[in-house]
Amino acid sequence: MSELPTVEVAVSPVDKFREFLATKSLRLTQERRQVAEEVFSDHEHFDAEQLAQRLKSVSRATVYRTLTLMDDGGLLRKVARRANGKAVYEHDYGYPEHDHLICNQCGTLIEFPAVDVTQIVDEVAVQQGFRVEGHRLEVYGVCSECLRPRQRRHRKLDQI
Amino acid sequence: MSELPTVEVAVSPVDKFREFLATKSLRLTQERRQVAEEVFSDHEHFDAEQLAQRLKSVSRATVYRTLTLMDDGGLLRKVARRANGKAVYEHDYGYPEHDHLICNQCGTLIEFPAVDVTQIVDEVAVQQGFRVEGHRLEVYGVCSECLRPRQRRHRKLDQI
DNA sequence: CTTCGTGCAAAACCTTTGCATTAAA
DNA sequence: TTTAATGCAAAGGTTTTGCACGAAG
Repeated sequence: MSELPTVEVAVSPVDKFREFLATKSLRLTQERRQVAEEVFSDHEHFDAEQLAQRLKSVSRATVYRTLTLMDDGGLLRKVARRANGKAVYEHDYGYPEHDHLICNQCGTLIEFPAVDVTQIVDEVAVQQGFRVEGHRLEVYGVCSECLRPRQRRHRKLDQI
Repeated sequence: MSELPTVEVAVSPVDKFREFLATKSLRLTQERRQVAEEVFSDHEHFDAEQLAQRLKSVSRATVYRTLTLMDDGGLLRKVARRANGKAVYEHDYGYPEHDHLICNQCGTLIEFPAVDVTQIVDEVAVQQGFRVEGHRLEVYGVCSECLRPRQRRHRKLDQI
């Protein structure tokens, strides 16, 4: 899927999105642009709900539809599903492949490079005659912050 | 979590379930026993719907409630979520740790030992000061069966 | 008897969709 | 002007829950 942790970003995410839409004869509307800009305004993980709340001028339906488009276009990818069932997204453009440690206590996601995992995956796939298109590794446990005894700890309950 | 691909099963799954229930002052009812026996009658992956259909004498609500209990008790674990949103379960008792290749075309799950992955995960965790409780690695792609051109192929559409 | 469990039906929940209206190109 | 997109509200589909009844210890 990728080989080096370095990725060159030629065009902005919005431009990339426009290009993708063009290939499908779709339009970069006001709404789609707003969603794309909001999504790429930081590097945090998010779900549709959170995004919809930050984008009060775009309907929830359009937020969902646009997320799907950005996923198809390789700008985003679904990372996981929160305990409450919400799908979590993250950037997949101009960003190296990685996986996640997920804290069961505070819900924080910690990223780490996926190179070693990718290698193992490729070996297994060869043995099985399986063509790999991608993988997702989620490690569950408790983060260092929450392990620190009897001190202030995270409390992003429903947050992941 | 485990270290060797061999796991000794002292008591039957149903007994293990009873023990777990006892620790919580819960009862091994007719219905719970039926669910547990059906679940461990083979080694296939399944979802609540499939199980409920095989257990016509147990209500859907009880099936869901029992699956949750068996998950808590370490007899089952949620493996993944199908494209249609259904949660997939598999045995987690008397069965070595493994991960899955998931075919995007026919939905088949192929298992492979998790030892190498576990090692990488442990290394990363140490670096991050993260206490690992478990992991889930899902590899997406196309299985050898579906890759074989122009021959009969799987067609378990909604099946995983 | 007292507590727990089951079934039913309704509710919750996230996400998707039909349809009429509005906006791109 | 033609085709695509939005918004609203309703539908979909899985899982959860309230409640009254039944069962287990």
